[in-house]
Amino acid sequence: METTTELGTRDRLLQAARKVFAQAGLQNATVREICTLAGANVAAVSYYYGSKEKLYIAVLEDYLEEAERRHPRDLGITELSTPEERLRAYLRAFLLQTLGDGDPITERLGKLLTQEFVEPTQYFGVLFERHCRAKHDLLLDIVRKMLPGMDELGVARCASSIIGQCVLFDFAKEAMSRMSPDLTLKASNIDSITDFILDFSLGGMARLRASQPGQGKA
Amino acid sequence: METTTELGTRDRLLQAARKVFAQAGLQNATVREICTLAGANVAAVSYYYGSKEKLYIAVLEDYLEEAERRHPRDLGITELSTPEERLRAYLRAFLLQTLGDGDPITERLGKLLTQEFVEPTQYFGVLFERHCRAKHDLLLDIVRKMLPGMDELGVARCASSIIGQCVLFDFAKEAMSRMSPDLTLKASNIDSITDFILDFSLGGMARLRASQPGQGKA
DNA sequence: TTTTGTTTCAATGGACTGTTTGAAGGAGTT
DNA sequence: AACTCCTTCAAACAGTCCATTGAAACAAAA
Repeated sequence: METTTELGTRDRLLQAARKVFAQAGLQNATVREICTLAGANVAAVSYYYGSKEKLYIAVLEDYLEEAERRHPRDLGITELSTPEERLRAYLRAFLLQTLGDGDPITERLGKLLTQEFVEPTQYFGVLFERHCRAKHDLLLDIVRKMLPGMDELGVARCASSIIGQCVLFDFAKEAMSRMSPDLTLKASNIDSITDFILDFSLGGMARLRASQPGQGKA
Repeated sequence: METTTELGTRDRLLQAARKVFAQAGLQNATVREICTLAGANVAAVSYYYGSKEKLYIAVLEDYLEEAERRHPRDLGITELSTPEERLRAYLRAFLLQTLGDGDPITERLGKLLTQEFVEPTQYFGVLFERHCRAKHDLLLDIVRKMLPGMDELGVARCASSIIGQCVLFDFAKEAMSRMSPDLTLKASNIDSITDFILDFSLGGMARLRASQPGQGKA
């Protein structure tokens, strides 16, 4: 039994693991450091989570759930919203989720997820199906409505082009800050960047719609 | 003294390191495995390269030089070429360089570079200045010519949106293959994907040009 | 109080790792 | 033959890390 203020060892471990994994990554983080930070014995990780890897997965899942809770991808969207409005909400939520909303730990945790994309572990499949599939289907749905008559490959490619613009801010954060400080995503310019990607993508899709043979709005 | 067919220990190490690093990454690769594959003693890495990390950097540099040699970003471009043609050549070379041209080892080595972007080591700065800066300046130059009068931030953001579409194929290779096999970049569809990204980007830039206030072609 | 089950603990096992060492091999040169 | 330099080698060093173990502490139930 725990009160709301005092966390049990299990939860303290998760919080500590959040910080340590976020800062050091899966490989470099040590069970000892996590346990020290949590004020627990080294054996606690094995006891509560089975292994360091399973604790890592627990951290990722917790992060993904919290991210979607804090920044739902259909924020402010109703059935009356236009596809443009829905796309904008999606982009904004994606950027906030992946790049963080100011909290440095959340930000670094996004990088852990990035690692999982670049170098998938055996748990990637589960993670992907549980937390990414539905979100991406939502984007496909938005794009499909904006490109009536477009074949599915074209829709999927458009969605990829849109997502690609977003993930670059995570992928090449270091490189972008070397190019120009104005380029890097911050809480202060997130709306400006959202609007830019929206504009760029709308232009891209408009061109595809134009070059599509004989498919009107019918 | 070596003949052209028989490689010395130093070169055999580099070749072996290529394979092992490509498959396992910097952390998981072991000096022992590299040396075994190279038919050399464990001490050979220290002897020839100083350390495992320095060997890793040597592998990356070697890969970057080879990539640019095999797929120059201005292939077939003359002073008469239009910005569209130059952008297409750039995109194609970028995709071939980053994603590989069929050779599985080259492909995995691209992933090593990806790692360096996501989780930069202390050598990232050198690597970036030596192999990325000039290439990206080339892209900025192309974009600038396509958007006369556009401010530098706009140009940089366009370049980012273009690059973002490309790197996704590396970044989310696993995820994309789960979504649809047609999405993943292969030697067979590289031209199709190049054209798609080119089209999408031209559309995006056209829209930005249109929404730009009062800047004609003057 | 005794019993029972859960949680915490210090200590350690067992396995890897990158790197060093000092000797041995081998090819030229003096 | 003796010396020198470069290269290779087996062995070990020194360090790190995750996971386990068996006992102790604790709390709730009997």
